[in-house]
Amino acid sequence: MNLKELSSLLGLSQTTVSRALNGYPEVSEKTRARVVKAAQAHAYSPNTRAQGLATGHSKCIGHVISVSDSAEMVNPIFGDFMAGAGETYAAHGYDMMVTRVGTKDEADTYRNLKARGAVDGVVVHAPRRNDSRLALLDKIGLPYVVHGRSTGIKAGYSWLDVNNTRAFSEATSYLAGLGHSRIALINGPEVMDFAIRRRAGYESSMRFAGLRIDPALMSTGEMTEAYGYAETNAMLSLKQPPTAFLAASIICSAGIRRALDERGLRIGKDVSVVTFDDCLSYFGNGGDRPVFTAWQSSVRLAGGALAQMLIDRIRSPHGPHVSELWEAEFVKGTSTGPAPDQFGD
Amino acid sequence: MNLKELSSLLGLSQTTVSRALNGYPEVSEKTRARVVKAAQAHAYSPNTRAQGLATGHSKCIGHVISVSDSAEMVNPIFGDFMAGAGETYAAHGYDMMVTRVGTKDEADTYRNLKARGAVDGVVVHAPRRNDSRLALLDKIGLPYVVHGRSTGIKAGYSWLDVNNTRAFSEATSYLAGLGHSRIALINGPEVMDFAIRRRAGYESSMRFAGLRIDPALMSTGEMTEAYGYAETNAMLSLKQPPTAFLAASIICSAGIRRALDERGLRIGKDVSVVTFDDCLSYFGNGGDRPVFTAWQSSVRLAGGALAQMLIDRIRSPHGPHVSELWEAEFVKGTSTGPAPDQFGD
DNA sequence: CAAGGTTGTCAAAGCGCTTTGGAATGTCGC
DNA sequence: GCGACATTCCAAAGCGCTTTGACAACCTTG
Repeated sequence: MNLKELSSLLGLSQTTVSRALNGYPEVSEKTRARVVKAAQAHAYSPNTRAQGLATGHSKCIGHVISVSDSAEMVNPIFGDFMAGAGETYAAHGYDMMVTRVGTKDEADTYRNLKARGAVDGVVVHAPRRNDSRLALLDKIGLPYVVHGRSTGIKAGYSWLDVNNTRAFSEATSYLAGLGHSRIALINGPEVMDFAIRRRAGYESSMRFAGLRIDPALMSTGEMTEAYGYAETNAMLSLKQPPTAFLAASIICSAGIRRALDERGLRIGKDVSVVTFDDCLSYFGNGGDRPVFTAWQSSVRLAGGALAQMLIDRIRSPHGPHVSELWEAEFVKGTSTGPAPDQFGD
Repeated sequence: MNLKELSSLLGLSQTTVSRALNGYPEVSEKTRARVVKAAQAHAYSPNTRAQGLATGHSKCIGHVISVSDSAEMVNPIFGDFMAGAGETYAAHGYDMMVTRVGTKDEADTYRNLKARGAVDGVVVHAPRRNDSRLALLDKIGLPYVVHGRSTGIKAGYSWLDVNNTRAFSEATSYLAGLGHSRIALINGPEVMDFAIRRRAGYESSMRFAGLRIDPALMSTGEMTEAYGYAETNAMLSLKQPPTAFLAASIICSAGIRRALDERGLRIGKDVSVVTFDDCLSYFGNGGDRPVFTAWQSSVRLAGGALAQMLIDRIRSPHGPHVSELWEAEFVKGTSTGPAPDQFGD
C-alpha cells in the first residue's frame, strides 16, 4: 500500500492525502479524519526512503561503535545506552542505525554516513582527549552530541557527561578518610577522556590527603572482569600492597572481588573497594542492599537525555550548544571499612 | 556531490557513471577507471535513500530488541552479537538498524518496518516457544533468520542455535558423575525457547542418573547477577541445600559466586558450579585459565554467522531454509569437584 | 559493400514521497 | 449580484538514484 493507491482509493489526490496525514492545515478536518481512518485500515506507513528523498532528512540517527581491533572488545554499557536512547528516538519518529567499525577507519565511516545521507546526526561515543572526530564532524556538517567530553577541544560542542573528576576525587577522599593510605586505582583505558578525568580526581585527592601517588598502584586497561582480576592480583603481590581499590566499573569490580575472595581477603574488612557504577540492567549493584560502595550514574538515562539533545540539535543545527554535567550519586555498600591496622594482627 | 554533478563534471551521462560504479559490463574499462577515480577524488557515495528508492532494497537489516517493560532489562549478549553481525553486514554493504520496543507492541514494529520499507530483513532474537513472530513475518513477507529456535513452529524457517539441550544434559551428567545428587538449575526465563531446552536437558540427565528432580532446586528468571545471587542464597537456605549449581550465563554465575563467597563456601570444593558461557568480550571466563567449568559458545561468532545467513536469504527469499546447530565446547575450570561427603566433616 | 553484431553511450521514465503554485468552490459584505 | 477572500483540493515538479530502450559508431562477416 502506497500513497498513490491510498489516494486513488479515497478519490483524493496524493497531495491531499499526504497533507492530511502530516497534519497540514490546508485540509478540512472531515477529510483528514477520513484519510487517517483509511490509512489505519490499510496499515499505510509512508515509505521511509521516499519520504527521506523528498524531505532531505533521513529521520535516522547513527551510532558508530568502534571495536578495538585487538581485543574485539565491546563496551558493556552499549546495550543499556541504546535502550535509553532508543526510547527517545522512537517517541520522535527516529530510527537508530548502528555501525561497527575498527578504530582505524572511523573517520571514513563518519564521512561516508554523511555523504550517503544515511543519518541526520550521530552520537559520539567514548571521546578521547583532543578527539579528532569533533572537528571532522564540524567540517563535514554532520550534527552530533558527545557522550562525555573531550579535553583540549577549543570549539564549542554539545555534550552530556558525568562529573568523573568529582566522583573519583570524592571516592578517594572517602577512602582516605577511612584511614587508607595505599589506594589503588583500577582505571579504564587512559586514552579515554573519562579515564583521564577520573585519574585526575584520584590524584588530586591523594595529594590533598598527603598520600603518596604510587604508579605501581595505578593501572589502565579495558574494563573487563579479567582485567580487574589480573590487576588486583598483581597489586596484592607487591611488597606494599594496597588496602583499598578504586575501580572504573562494576564489571572490573567483579574481577577485583574474585581476586580478593581467592586470597581469602574479606572485602570491606581486609580490603576496601569503591567502584563507579553505570547501573547496568544486568549487573546491578545489589539493588536496595548495595554491595559495593559506589558512585553511580545511569547510562540508560544518559542515553535518553543525549538522544533528546541530538534531536534538538538536528532541529536547529546552528543554535547554541548545550551541555549537562551530571553528578554521580553516592551509595554506601558493604565493600568499604576502616583501613586495617598495619602493625596489628 | 551527487550523481548529476559528478557526471556533468566528467562529461558523461548519469547512466554511464552509475553503471561504471556498479560494475556493469556495458562500460569500457577506460571510462570506468576514469569514473572510479573521480568518484574517489570527490568522495562520492550514492545517496542511500535514492538508491533504495530506485532499487527497492534498503540494504539495511533490522534488529528488534524487546526490553522487558518491567525491568528495563537489556540482554547482556546484545553488544557482542551486534559486533559480530555488524562486521558481516559491513562487508556486504548492509546497514544495521536497531529498534527498541516494549514487548507488547512488537508485532506492530515488524509490520511497520515492512510497510515503511525500512529494512530488507530482520534477525529474530530470543525466540519463545511457539513464537508468533515467525508466522507474522512469513505473512507480511519480511525475510528473517532466528537466533535460536522456536519449539512448536511447524513451518520451516532458517535458524542458528546452540545445542542447549545437549550442553545442559552433559553438564548435569558431569556433575552427577562427580557424585552430586542435589544439583540446582539457575535457568533463564522459561518463556524463552533456549531456557526450555536447557531445562529439558537438565531433567533428562537427572532422570538418567536416577536423581530426584526437585522443583525447589530449579529457578527461572532474567539472567542478572542479582538473580544468580538471590537464587543461590535461597537454595542454600533450604533444609537440603544443593551441592552443585548449573547456571544459564556467566553473569548469573558471578552472582552465584558472590553468594558462595559470602557464606564462606569454597567454590569447586564445598559447592560446584557449572555455567553456560556466551564468551562475552567484557566478561570472559578467565582466558587460558578458565575459572568456571563451562559449556561455551561465542555469541559474537553466532552474530556473524546469522548475519551471513540472513543476507543469503534476502538474496534468495524463496530458497530452501538453512539451519546450523552449534555444539557448545566443554571447558574445565576450577569451579567443579567431587561432591562433598555428606556424612563426613 | 551491405547486412548483421558488438560496444559504448545516452535520454527519459520511474521509484514513492513532499511541496509549490494554481485552480475551483464556497462564503461574505455591500 | 458581484468582487474579495477563504477554504479545499489538485497537477506537476523534484528529491538522487537505477534501469529500460534506443542509438550511434565501430567491427565483422559473406
